[in-house]
Amino acid sequence: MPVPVNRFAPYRVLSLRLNPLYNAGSPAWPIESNVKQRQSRRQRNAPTISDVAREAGVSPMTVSRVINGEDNVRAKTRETVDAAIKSLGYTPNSAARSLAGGAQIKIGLLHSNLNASYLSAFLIGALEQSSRYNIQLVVEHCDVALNAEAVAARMLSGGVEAMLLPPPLSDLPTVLEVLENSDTPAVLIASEQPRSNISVVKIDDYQAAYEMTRHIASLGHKRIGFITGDCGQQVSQRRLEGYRQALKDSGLPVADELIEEGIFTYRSGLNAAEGLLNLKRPPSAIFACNDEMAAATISVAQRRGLDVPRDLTVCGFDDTALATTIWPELTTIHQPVVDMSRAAVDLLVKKVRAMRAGEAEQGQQVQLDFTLIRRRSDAPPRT
Amino acid sequence: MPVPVNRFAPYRVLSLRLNPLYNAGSPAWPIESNVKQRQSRRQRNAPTISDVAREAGVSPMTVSRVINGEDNVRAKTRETVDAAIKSLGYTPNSAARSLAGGAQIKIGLLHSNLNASYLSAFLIGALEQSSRYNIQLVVEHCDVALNAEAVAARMLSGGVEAMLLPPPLSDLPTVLEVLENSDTPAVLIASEQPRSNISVVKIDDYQAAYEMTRHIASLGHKRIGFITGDCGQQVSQRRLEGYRQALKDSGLPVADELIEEGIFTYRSGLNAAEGLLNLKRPPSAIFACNDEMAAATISVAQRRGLDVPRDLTVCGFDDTALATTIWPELTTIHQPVVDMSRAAVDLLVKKVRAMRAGEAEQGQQVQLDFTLIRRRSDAPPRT
DNA sequence: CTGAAAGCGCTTACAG
DNA sequence: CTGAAAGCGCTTACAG
Repeated sequence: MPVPVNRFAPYRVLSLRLNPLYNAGSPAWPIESNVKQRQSRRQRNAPTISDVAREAGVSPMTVSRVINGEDNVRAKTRETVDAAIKSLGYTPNSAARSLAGGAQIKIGLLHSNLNASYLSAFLIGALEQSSRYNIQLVVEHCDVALNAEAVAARMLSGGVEAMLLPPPLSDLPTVLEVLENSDTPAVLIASEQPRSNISVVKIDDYQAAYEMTRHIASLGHKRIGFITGDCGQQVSQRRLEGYRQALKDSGLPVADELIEEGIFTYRSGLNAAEGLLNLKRPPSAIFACNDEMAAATISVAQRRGLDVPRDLTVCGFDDTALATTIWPELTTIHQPVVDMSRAAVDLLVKKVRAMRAGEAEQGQQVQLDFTLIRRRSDAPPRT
Repeated sequence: MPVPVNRFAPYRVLSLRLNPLYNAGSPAWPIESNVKQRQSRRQRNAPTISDVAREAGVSPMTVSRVINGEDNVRAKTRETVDAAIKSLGYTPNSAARSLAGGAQIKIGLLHSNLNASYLSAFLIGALEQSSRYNIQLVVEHCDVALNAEAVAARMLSGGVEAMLLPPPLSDLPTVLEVLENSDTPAVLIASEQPRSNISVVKIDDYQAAYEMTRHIASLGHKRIGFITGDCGQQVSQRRLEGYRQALKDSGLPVADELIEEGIFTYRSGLNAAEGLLNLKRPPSAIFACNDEMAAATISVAQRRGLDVPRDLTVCGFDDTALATTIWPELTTIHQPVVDMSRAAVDLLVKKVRAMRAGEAEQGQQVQLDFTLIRRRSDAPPRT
């Protein structure tokens, strides 16, 4: 407890502010009153490495060696120092160690166009791990089309050593190029292809879309519409493949007219759903590549007097807050976003430490489990 | 970048390790080879406060003042420094700050039942200021009914010195009691009544609801429905009063049947809207106390074949992401959530510093400006 | 309103 | 095996 000074009686204040002076070697009485004594800046009265050194009769350097477990210290000396440490209850000041040793890692988190629920979950996970590892997290926002590379570059020149990129930036070539050119370690969320310095954290999007489609088919639906995600993101492609394969494995034909293109926004979901429901033979179920587009689909259906799920089954993907906000609540794929960002920070820490230790380490791919969550928006087709 | 040195081609190494020396004033060629040049200890090539100072043509001290938001810096000087910070991509080294400045402040942010858009905006503002002031932000979630006090108490015993409470926790008496009993400084968002250690950051909810209602009335609406917020939160009461007064000032009668109770959730909005539209003489406009309930109202209207805004005007409150997600986009009151959380952190920092310096400081109330944002969901009534 | 000096507590780079 | 010096990047306490 550093300075809540005022909460204590005056003698506490004295002990806090004057003792350090005495310790620093000034006499117990004033020498010259015209020599202004600068106030001590000592903030806490925790013992320092110098206190330990004095107690043990060695130099601070030797204490430093002991606490860092270096082996070039005589056993006898080490014992004395250990005893002093123990008797004073000394703990090294980590801020000082980072500063002197250059240890603190600075990680940049750059985001753009990410929906709010996903972002807040993502931030929470990243924050948690950062404080755990004493990492400095630098969070910035950018615009995909406008200034993504510029912001990324500025972060790097500002001392960010590693980058965390949630979608859609994780698939933006211009940003990736900036990272690769500068040999900056990074973790891409929901992307593909780990490279030398670039790792990936994801779920199995193919399998998730596959299982959802199989689930819908198992309810008895024969015509299952699909709203894709932004074709610039790799997950969109993989989810589409999962959908296609599931149809095949269910003995259902793959009809192109049942596939509408979306770009992960509510608005795009509105258009796609209109297209699907305007079909001469509209689908009895629609699987949208995220919850926003599924919500839009429900809205379109309801405007047309269709009941969800009685007249139309609608399923989403992500399990963001929206899934349980709307009515009926969405059957969807749960992505463990908090865990994903925690995992991403973990990877980055390992990677940076390895680099600092001069070890090479390939980029990795971490895949977490998804869950199909069944709520109220699916039902067997109306005969 | 401390040690990855060996991973770079030689010229990279040179630029990494030698530049700092040149910057430090050594000549471009060796002077005396027998005068051994001590190697730089510079660990990263991130810009430091001195780099910024040089760029801006001021002393490091002035830069320090700017980044710490102290007010004794000339506006012009501040601008120059800000520009230098931006152009260099400077981020303060948090280890150095803690070491020099004494103890790091630990602020707790406790949230519960907050919609995702609001939360992410709130987190972003809080994070920004925290990193600016080198504060350790501890974020926790709790359940209002279940464990709010317990979680709050645990945070305090874990070393959190000050608390940030967004709604609805900012109005939860049990939590406030925990804070008051422990003399913990806190900032309540969108609440009332600052107390000795408790400050408040808010907008003028009364005035905002007043202006929105006046706006709707000015379009020609005579029967304006109102969906309240959770009656446990003070903002709900204030918004209702604003609505009532605006009706009076517009020469419109206040009819109780036009006021339906909601609790800020989409589901509650669904019910309230049903109630309003089932009225024998339904309103031609509905003003909901947040965007979620307004979105629900639009959904109900559309299901009944009403066009928004042609047949029904619907307005919201908050201007969260949802407002521009749905169609038609919502006319709503913009709350500057990011600024509010920034302001809240500012207050907390000042308060903690004051306490540490032994100064007493009363709780304050900061009121930020709202904006009425007109989009697509309002229109004159259909005669 | 601004800056020069000292110092936070440790480690690196040297020298013995 | 040990220590004296310099420095990490900031802020505090002063002085103007």
